[in-house]
Amino acid sequence: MDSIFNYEHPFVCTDAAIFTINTQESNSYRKLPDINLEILLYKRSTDPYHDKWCLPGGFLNNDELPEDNISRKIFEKAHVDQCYLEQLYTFCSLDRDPRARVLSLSYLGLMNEAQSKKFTNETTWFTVQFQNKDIIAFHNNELTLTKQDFGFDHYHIIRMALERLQSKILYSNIIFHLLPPEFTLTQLQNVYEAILGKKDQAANFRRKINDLVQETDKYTSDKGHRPAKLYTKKMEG
Amino acid sequence: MDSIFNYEHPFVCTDAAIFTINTQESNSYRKLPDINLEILLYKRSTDPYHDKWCLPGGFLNNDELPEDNISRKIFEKAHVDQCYLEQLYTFCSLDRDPRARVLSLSYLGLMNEAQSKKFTNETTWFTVQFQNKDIIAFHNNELTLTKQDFGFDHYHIIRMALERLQSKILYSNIIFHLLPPEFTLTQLQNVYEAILGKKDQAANFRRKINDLVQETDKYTSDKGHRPAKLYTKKMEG
DNA sequence: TCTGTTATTATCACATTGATAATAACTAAA
DNA sequence: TTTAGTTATTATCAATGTGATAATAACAGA
Repeated sequence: MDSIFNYEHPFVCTDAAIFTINTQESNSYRKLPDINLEILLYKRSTDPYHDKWCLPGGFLNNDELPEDNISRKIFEKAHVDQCYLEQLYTFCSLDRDPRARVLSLSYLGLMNEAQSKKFTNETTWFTVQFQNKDIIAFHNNELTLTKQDFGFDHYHIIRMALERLQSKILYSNIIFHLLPPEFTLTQLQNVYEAILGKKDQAANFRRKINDLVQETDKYTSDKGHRPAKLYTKKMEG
Repeated sequence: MDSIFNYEHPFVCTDAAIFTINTQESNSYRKLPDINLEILLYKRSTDPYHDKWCLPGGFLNNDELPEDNISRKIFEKAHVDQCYLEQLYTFCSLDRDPRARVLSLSYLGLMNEAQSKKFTNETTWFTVQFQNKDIIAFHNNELTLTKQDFGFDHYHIIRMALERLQSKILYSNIIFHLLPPEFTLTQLQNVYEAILGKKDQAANFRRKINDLVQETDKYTSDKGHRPAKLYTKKMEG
């Protein structure tokens, strides 16, 4: 047996940057809702990084897959069982955890709004966006997080996750994990704009995503304006 | 101290899919050379996977960065110190190494032809390409590798590395790591085509990569045809 | 001067995209 | 019944990018 198996070796943990969408209904009569991108965080209650905000995750067991580890963690904290996960990056710097050498297998997670509403208060959803070149997160106009409020290197993980999400919605199907099974094109565009942080023309947006969606024969039944056709994610192609 | 630090935890190794370009000069007078994409492999001399072909790499020390680990390994095997590395994916399946739970931090590596010629015979460069949907590797018309000839899950790593390389040359600058500091547009196109495995029209190719290169005032001095202008990678933008 | 070779540019038809305008469908109020 | 207000959807034009093909340029040797 190779002697490497007797040496000390790095620990491995998971960290998941899980995003969802939050629809803030407007109070005023007939006004489009605000749609924001949110990320799941919790406040550490032990050292290191006591009272800093962090991504859910945990140490990886010897017989466990990272995706299962993350699913287990977020189920413990929040009783949620439906979350799309894909690997983001493995953070390896020598000093990222003061206790020991710990590699972080980081994942990008996406869940739709119905799932995210099930979460309990062990965790908190923060609206997250780029402001100039920095990430900023806030909750209910009462709590604002900037770089120094995050524990470990989680600020960098969140930053990379958001950049990955922004670039992947331009050429992949992952945006549909943030939407209910049936949605209007305006909803889809609002989610798209919440992720990219900039507006698009409805006419051009519809052309761009036309090949990704499949129309149904159902319509919304809001009042005061033309009903919108409901769409689903297109399966083939 | 958290009790997790007393438990058994996964081992971590690196695996590097390192590519280069090989220019096969044609014997016949005045004929364009064949340019192939090659990958660095070695034949395992111990179990598990004795006599199977594998990617260079090794177990990660507690105080070592993955990039340094890989640089060390390929320097030991081949006295090469210049290689671009970027993280590819972390392979985590439970049974990928029969000896223990071992995660693989896999990297995509690129070096130019001058660097790759320095390698000694502890390792071998194999021409690598897609054939239908599978990866196939061969060396000097005498040795052909298919899926079952690779150790561990390295076939899958190579496959992902080649797919990543193919997609990234369309929107990034990484192709220049495979070229000398100064090159002709025909050379650049040949490398591009060797990676993608399909031909492009010279006129269209030049338009597409025009923003990525910077012309010099030098020319090649081959005989029997019009000299080609030498270009460098454009720095800004 | 002509031929063979590689390098480079020009051009046309077509597709894609940003910007803007026009039209459709609904409710509520006048 | 008509009109205003709201959101949904389609049409159109100009500009830009792309695939395909042809034309031109520069060199060496016969």
